Amino acid sequence: MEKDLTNGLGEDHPCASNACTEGVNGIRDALYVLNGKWKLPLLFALTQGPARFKDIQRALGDITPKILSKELKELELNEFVVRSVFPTVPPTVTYEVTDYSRSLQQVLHELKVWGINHRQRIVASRKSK
Amino acid sequence: MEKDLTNGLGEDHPCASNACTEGVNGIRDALYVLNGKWKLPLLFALTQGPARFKDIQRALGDITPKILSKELKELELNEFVVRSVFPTVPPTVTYEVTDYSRSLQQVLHELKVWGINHRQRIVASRKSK
DNA sequence: CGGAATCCCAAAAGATACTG
DNA sequence: CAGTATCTTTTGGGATTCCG
Repeated sequence: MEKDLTNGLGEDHPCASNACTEGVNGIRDALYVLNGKWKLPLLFALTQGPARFKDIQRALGDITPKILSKELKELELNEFVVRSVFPTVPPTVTYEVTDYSRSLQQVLHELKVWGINHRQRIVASRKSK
Repeated sequence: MEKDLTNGLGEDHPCASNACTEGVNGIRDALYVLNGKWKLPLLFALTQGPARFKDIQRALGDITPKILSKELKELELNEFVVRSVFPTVPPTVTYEVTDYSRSLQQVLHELKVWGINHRQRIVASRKSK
C-alpha cells in the first residue's frame, strides 16, 4: 500500500459523532502539522537560516537521516520549508523556511505562553499536596 | 513498575541541542496535553455539561472504556475535568469541565483559525497543480 | 553528501472479557 | 454502571546498511 505523503491534510474527516465538529477538525489539522518529536526543533533550527541536510542533522544532535528526510518532506508539503538542489559534486541540497511559515508565529506564541503557565500551575499544584 | 500518571509534566526536559529552547518546551507541554485522538472531542463533549462515564462513551461513538478511562484521568491530572462519585447503586460517576479548562479557549481558537486557513491553503495549492 | 531500504523496538490504541 | 485486565494491532521512531 502506498505511503500517504499528504500529511493527513488531503483526507476527509470521518465524523461519526456530533462531538467531532468543524472546530475540532481545524484544531486537529493544526496540531497535526506540528506533531512529532522533531517538527518544532527542525523549524526553529531552520529559522536561523538555510542549512544543508547534514548540517541540520548535526544541529539536531541525533536525528537519523530517515527521520530527518521524512520530517523535511512533511514540512515541505505544508509549505513551511523549501528544498533547493544545486548540481555540484558532491551534491548540495539546502532547506530554508518560507514566508508562509511565519503564519505560525501567533499560534506558536499562544501555545508557548499557555504551556509555560500550565506547567507552573501543575507543578505547583502537585507540590502543595 | 509504576505507571507514570503525571502526563509528562513533572519531568525535566533533556535538552541535547540548542534547538531545544525553553520556548519549544512550552509549546511541547501545550501540545502534549491536547495530544491523542480523543482529548479534544472529550473536552468538547463535556463542555455541553456534566456527563456520566457511559454517556460520554456513547457520545464519542466508539471509544473503548480502557481508553476513555485513561483519557479522563489525564484530563483530570491537568485539572481540566473533575470527577465526582455518588454512592448510589448502581454507582454514579460524573465528569465535568473546570473553570481552569476555559484557559484553553484562546489557544484553541488560534489553533482552529490557523488550522482551517491552512487546510484551505494546502488543498487549493494541490488542486492547482 | 543526500538520501532510500530494511529491520527492529517501544508506545499508543483497540478488541475482548471480566469484576465490584 | 464504571471501570480493570489481558491481548493484539498499529504507529512512530531509531539503527544499520547501502547507493548515486
